[in-house]
Amino acid sequence: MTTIREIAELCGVSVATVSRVFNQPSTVSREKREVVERVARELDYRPNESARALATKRSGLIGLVWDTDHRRPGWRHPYLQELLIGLKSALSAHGYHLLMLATSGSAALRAVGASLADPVAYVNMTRRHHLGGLVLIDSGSDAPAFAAFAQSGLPCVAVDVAVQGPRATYVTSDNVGGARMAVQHLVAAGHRRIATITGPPHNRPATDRLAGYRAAMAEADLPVPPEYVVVGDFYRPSGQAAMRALLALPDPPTAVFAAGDEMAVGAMLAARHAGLAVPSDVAVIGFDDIELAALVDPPLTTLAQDKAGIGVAAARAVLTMVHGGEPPVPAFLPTKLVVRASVSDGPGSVGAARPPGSLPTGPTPTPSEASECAS
Amino acid sequence: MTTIREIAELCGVSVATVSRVFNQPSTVSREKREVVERVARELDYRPNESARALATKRSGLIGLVWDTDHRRPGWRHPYLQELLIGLKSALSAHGYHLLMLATSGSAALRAVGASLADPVAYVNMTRRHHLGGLVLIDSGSDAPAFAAFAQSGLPCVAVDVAVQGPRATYVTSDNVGGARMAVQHLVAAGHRRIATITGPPHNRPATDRLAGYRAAMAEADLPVPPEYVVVGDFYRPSGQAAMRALLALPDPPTAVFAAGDEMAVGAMLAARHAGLAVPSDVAVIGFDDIELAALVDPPLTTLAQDKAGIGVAAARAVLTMVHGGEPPVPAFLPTKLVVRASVSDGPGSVGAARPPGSLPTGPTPTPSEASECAS
DNA sequence: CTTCTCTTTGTAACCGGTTACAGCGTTCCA
DNA sequence: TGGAACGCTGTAACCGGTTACAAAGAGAAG
Repeated sequence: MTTIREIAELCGVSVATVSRVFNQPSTVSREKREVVERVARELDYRPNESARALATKRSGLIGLVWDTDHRRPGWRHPYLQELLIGLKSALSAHGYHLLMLATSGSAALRAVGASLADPVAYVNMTRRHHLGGLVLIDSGSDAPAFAAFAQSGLPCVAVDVAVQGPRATYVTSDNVGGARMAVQHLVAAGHRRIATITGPPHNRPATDRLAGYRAAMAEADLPVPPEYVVVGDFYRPSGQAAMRALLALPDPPTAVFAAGDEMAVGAMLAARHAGLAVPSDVAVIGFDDIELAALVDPPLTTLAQDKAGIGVAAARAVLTMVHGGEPPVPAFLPTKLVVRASVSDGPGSVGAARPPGSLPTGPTPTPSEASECAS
Repeated sequence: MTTIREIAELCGVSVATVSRVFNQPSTVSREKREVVERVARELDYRPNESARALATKRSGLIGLVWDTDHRRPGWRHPYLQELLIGLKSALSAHGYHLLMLATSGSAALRAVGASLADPVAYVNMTRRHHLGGLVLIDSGSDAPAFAAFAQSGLPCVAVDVAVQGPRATYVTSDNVGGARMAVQHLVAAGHRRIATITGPPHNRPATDRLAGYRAAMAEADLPVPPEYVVVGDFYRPSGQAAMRALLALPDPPTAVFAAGDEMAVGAMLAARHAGLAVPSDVAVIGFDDIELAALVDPPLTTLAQDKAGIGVAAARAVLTMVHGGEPPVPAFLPTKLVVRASVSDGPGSVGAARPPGSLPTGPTPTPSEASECAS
C-alpha cells in the first residue's frame, strides 16, 4: 500500500500538500495538484480509511441495526430487501457504506423478556467505529430499544417506528392516508359493513392504519361496531383467526381491511375454509404489497408502500444529521392503491350468497394486469 | 471518550500495560490487570476501533458484496433475509461485523453490458477499510465479477457461485443431491415421464440441479428425451412458458421437476390454464422452499435449502481464512424434501384423465401439516 | 554467590493520515 | 513605499491504539 509520504517524496512536496490535494483541492496550486494526482494514480494509491477515521473521527460508515428477535424465529421483515436497496443506493451516492451491527443480543434484556436489540451495545459500536449515525430497522419488538437509542443523542433514523430524540427522526409510509384510501376503495365498491384486522396496539403502523380506517368510516358515515375491529399480530394465522371470528358474527362484514398482506392472505384462507368466495361473498384488501400479494388466488388488492423510497428517505435523513443538519421532520411516504381481484369492481354482487364449492378458479391475472392508482 | 493513556495514568501503569490487559491478559500480573479492568469499567472505556485497525491492519469487519443488477430491477434474492441472519449470527459470535459495500457500480462494466458488480472497486474497499475478507452474494449475473474477486487473493467466499482462487471458496446447497431426491420422489409416486425446467446454463445451481435430475433418471432407467429439458430463467413466467411447451408435446410428461419454486409456481399456473389438475393430471415439484411455496394451491412439494445454514457456513469459511487457515473446501449443504400436495402420494392416479373444471378446491393444508424428511 | 531464565513492565517507535500554525512571496491599496 | 491581505506550502503535533525491544526483578540452577 502506498502512503501519502511516498507520494510526497516522489513529487517533492510535503505530506500536507498531498493530503490537501485529496481533501481541499482548491487550496493547492494547479501544477502541484496535477502532478500529485498523476503520481497517486500511477502508484494506485488508496487512502487508509482507518487512519482517516482516526484523525478526523469520522469513518464514512452508517450503522444498520436489524436484530432478529429470537423469540420469533419465523418473523421476516416484509420488505427488507427493497429497503436495503434504497438505503445502499442513497448512501453510496454520498460515499457512505452500511455497517450491519451484529451483537449476540443483550443478556439483560433477554432475561426480562424485553427486546433483543441492545441500545447500549449499539451506542458502543457507534462510538468505537466512529459511525456517523444509525438506521434502525424494527424486528417486530424493538420499539423500546429504539426509543433508548434515540435518547442517546446520536444521529439515528428509525423505519416504521416513531422515535424522538435530540438527533432522531423516523420514516414510514403514510399509513393513515393509505388505510383511508383502502377503506374508500371498499366504500366505492358498495360495501357498508366493513371490518378491519389491525396489528398490535404498540405498533405504530398498526395504530395509524386503524386510525385511517376509523377516519374513512366516519367520513362515509358508516358505523364501526367494536367487534368489527379485531386485533392480529401481522402474521398469517392471526389473520385467519380474525376472519373466522368476523364471519361468526351475527352481522358479518362484507369487506375486510387487513393492516398487513400476510393477515389479508390469512383472511382469504379463512373465507375459503368457510365456503365463501373472495371477492363476491367477502372482499379483502391488504397493506404492504408484499410479493405474495400478486400470487395468491385471487390476487390481493392492497396498498403498496414505496419500499425502496423508504430506504432512500432514511438514508437521506441520517446523512442530513451526520452533516450537521437539524433532524428532518418525520417522513410519511405516499402509498399506492394496487387494484387486483380481491375486491370486486363496484356495487352489485356485494353480499350475494353463493353456495360453497362453486368458487371460480379461472385464470389468475398476472401482476402486470393489475391497475395502479397513485395516492 | 476515555483513552488508554488516561487509564494508564489513573492506574499508575504504562499504556503498554493497559493495552496488554485487553489483548494478552495472561502477560499481565493479576493485581495490575484487575485494577486496570476496574478503572476501565468505571470510566466506560471503549477502544477506538480506528486506532486499532490502523495499528494492527485488521478491522474486525467482513465485507458483504451484494450488488443489485439495474438491468433486472425486479430480481430478488430468494432467501437474502435468512442468509443475512445466518451470516450475522456466526460473525457476531467471533466479534466481527458485516460491512455492506455500496458502490454505484462500474461504469466500464456497465458500458460493455457486463455485470454491475465491480471487482476493482471492491478490492479497493477491502484494502482501504482493512476488511478481513468478503462474502459474495450473487444478484443473478455477478458470477464473472466474483471470479475476478476470487483471483485477487483476498479471502472471499461466494454463495451459490462456484469460484476458485488462492483464498477463495464457496458455499451452496447440495443441488445435485436435492434434485436427485426430487426426481426419486416423483419416481416413487409412480411417474415415468418426468420432465425438468432448468435454469440458465451459466448458473451453477441450475446446472447442478439438471445433473441431479439426469442422474436420478438414469438410476431409474428412465429416458430423458431432449424436449423434456426446458430452459427457464428462474422467474415465474419462464416456468409458465416452459410448462406450456411441455404440455404441447405429443407425449407430455406426467411430472415436472422445476429447478426453482418460482418456476414451479409458473408451471402450476400453466397446467391450470390448460385445464389440468395438479397433482392428479400433472405433478410438480420445486426447489428452494420459498415462502410462497406453502401458500399456493395446491401447496408446492419442494426441496428446502438450509438458508440460514448457508449464511453460517459462509461466515465460518471466511473467518477460517481470515485467521490464516487454508480455504475450506466448498460446502454443499444438505437439502430437505418438504412434502406438500403438488405431488400425489404414490402410484395410482398418475395420468388419469380428468375433465377440466372439476378441480378440487378443498381446504388448503397449512404449512404445519406438511411432512418433512431429511436428506 | 554467580549466572541464567522467566515474568513483568516501561519506553518509544510506529500505523497513515489531518490540520493548526507559521512562513514566505505576491498583490493591492492607501 | 509600508503594510495588510491573500495564496500557497511546509513543519510538526496529533488522533489512539499496538508492539519490538530493553530492562528490572524474581527465582532456579550450578
